[in-house]
Amino acid sequence: MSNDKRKRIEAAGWKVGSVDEFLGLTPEESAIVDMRFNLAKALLEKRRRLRISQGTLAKRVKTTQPRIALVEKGSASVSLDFMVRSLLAAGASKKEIAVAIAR
Amino acid sequence: MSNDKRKRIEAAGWKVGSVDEFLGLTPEESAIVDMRFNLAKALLEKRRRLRISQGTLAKRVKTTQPRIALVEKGSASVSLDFMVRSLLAAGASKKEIAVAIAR
DNA sequence: GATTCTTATATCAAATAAGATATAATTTTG
DNA sequence: CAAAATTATATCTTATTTGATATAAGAATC
Repeated sequence: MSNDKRKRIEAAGWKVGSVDEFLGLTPEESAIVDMRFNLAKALLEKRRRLRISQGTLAKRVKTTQPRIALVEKGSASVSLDFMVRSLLAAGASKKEIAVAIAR
Repeated sequence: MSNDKRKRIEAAGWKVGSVDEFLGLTPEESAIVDMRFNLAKALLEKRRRLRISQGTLAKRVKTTQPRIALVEKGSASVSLDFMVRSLLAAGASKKEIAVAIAR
C-alpha cells in the first residue's frame, strides 16, 4: 500500500494497524475503502458544480453541515447509505453513483 | 406506482403510507429502493451460482444465516454497507455491484 | 412420510451511526 | 487585514443496525 493511500485511509478514521500495514487490507476491505473514497470525491465535485455550501446541501439532505463535511472526507462514521442519499440529494443519478463505485 | 412494486416494498418492511401511496415516493427514495432491490437480487444470484447455502455465505461474511436472509430480501433493517460487504464476500466485483446499482 | 437441510421470522442486548449543537480553523470577500 | 462565510472537529443524546439466539416454515433427500 502506498504511503499516500495509507494517509488518506487513516485521515478518514480507518485503522491500519501495524500488522495490517504489512499484510495489507483484504481485497474486500480495500474495495470498500475505494468505494467510499470515490463516493466522497464525487459528492465534493457535485456540490462544487452546484456552487452550494455544505450547509445548503445539508438542508436538502435534511442533515447538518458537520455531517456533510464527514461524508466528503469519507469518514468511517458515515454509512454508505448516507453517502448515497447525500449524492442523490446533490442531484447525482444512479448511473453516476455506479460509476463512482466501479472506479 | 404499480401494485406489484408496492407489495415488494412493503414486504421488505418499507412503509408506504396511505398518503404516499398517492403521492408516490420522491425520486431519491425510489432510487434507493431500486438499488437495494437490485443488490438483493444480485446477492441471491451470486449465491445460487456458487451453490452455497445462506449459512455458508454467512460464515464468509462473518455474520449469521438470518441476516443473509434479510439481505436477500432487501429488508429495511439491513444497511447498504452490509449488502455490499455481503456481495463482495460472495465474490462480486466492484463492477458487478455498480451494474446492480445503476440498473 | 420421516429426517435432514435450508430459509424465514422474531426478540433482545450491544455496537454503530445519526442528529443536535457548540465552536475552532480556514477561506473568501469587502 | 478585518469581517463574514464556510468548513472542520468535538461531544453528547437518540435512533438504527448488528450479532446472537431460538424456532417456525418449507424443501430436498432417503
